[in-house]
Amino acid sequence: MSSVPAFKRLPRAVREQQMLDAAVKVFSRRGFHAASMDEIAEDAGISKPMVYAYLGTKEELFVACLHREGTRMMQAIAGAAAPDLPADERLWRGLRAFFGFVGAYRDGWAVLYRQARGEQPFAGELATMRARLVEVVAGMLDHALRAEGREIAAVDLEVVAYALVGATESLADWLADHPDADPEKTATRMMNVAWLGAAQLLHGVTWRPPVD
Amino acid sequence: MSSVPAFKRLPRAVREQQMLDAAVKVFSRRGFHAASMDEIAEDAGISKPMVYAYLGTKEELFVACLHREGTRMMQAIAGAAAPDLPADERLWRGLRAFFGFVGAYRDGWAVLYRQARGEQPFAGELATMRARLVEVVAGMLDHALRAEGREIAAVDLEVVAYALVGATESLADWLADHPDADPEKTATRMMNVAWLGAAQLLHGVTWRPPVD
DNA sequence: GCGTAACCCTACGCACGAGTAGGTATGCTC
DNA sequence: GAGCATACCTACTCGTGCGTAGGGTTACGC
Repeated sequence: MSSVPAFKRLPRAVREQQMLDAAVKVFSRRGFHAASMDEIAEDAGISKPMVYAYLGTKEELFVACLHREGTRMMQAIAGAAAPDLPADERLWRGLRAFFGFVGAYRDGWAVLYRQARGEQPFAGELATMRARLVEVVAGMLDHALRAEGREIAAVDLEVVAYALVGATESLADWLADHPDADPEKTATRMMNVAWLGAAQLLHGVTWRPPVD
Repeated sequence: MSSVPAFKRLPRAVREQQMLDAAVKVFSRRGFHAASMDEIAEDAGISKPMVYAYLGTKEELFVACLHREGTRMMQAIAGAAAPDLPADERLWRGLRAFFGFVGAYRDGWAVLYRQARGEQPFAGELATMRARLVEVVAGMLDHALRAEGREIAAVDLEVVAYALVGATESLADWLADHPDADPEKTATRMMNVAWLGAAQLLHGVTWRPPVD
């Protein structure tokens, strides 16, 4: 008897994406540990063994989520980073791309990211990604410095870049918690504090985005 | 028969502190979920039911840790915050106190903090503490602004403060991961980026700690 | 049209760890 | 030195949720 099958048979590539979508959703809502594979499977409209067959264990699944979303983000930023622009312009474009991305995926990326910071198995994975970002920012600063014939110690450079990235992550968190906030405006504010610093702000100096 | 008892009987207050010490240690090494009450009990040199009797469930225990360490930190900072100093001086003293504290308690505070960010039950508790910090920083900025007859929107103020706090937290993480790094120097670097901003740094302007 | 590979399911085993029941010893008070 | 509260233990229960065994069905090549 061939009645209409309750669920369609779909090719692996499609199902994998559905599973990842569900996983991101559940992981970010519940947190890694509280999330259950059963719920993820159910949310993806599939049974649990399929998840194991395609994406492996819970840990591997989480890493897969992190990877997909992380890659998406990196690409979004890379598209905006033209290496031959002046430093402030590059910083601005990078920030705008970043906050745009976070704003679009609000409870996807930011929350996933937040999860990963604590859990040991993923802290490393995360650290790698952050390190790449820090490197990019540090490289940008170094480039701008050399252009002025100046130079500072590598550690100092790294720490400054780290602080910048940290502040940005923090505002991404803030953005995720404020659904009505405007990503572009947030990027501008970030630019103000990062580029100008508190002292300038106190003296009424503000940074304004260039009109393209 | 009264042979020497294997373990001494100690008053509650003492045992509670021992338990909290052990809990902080285990929680920060393993993470909230991976940590087991058995291990905490063993590390405290006591049996599990005692932990339940004194500090309650696992969640309550974690909150207690957060609370104790958080209070310690707040006090460390409060001791340095003289409200009648100029803004940069206050910021500097606050930062120095903060990084000094994190440096001293490295794998205590920073890691505990990192844990709490992800897990739902504690994110709230944490958010409250961060909110208090943000409020202080925002208040400081507002105060300095008004002194110059200037004023900006509350949201802008909040976001700037948030970014500052975020950058600071981030460097605290960095400090926790670099055992050889100097807290005082880290505070100086933080001051440079927060107070002066990237633009100034690129132009060779640097901030130096006042000699007391 | 028939084999075979890919897709998909309903169950279950099993370990791990939170929290507890019920009991023993020790010091403190009067 | 009897009574009582407090400190402390061993040894369980029991839920939860990861991961899997084993089997069914649809499409696709040949």
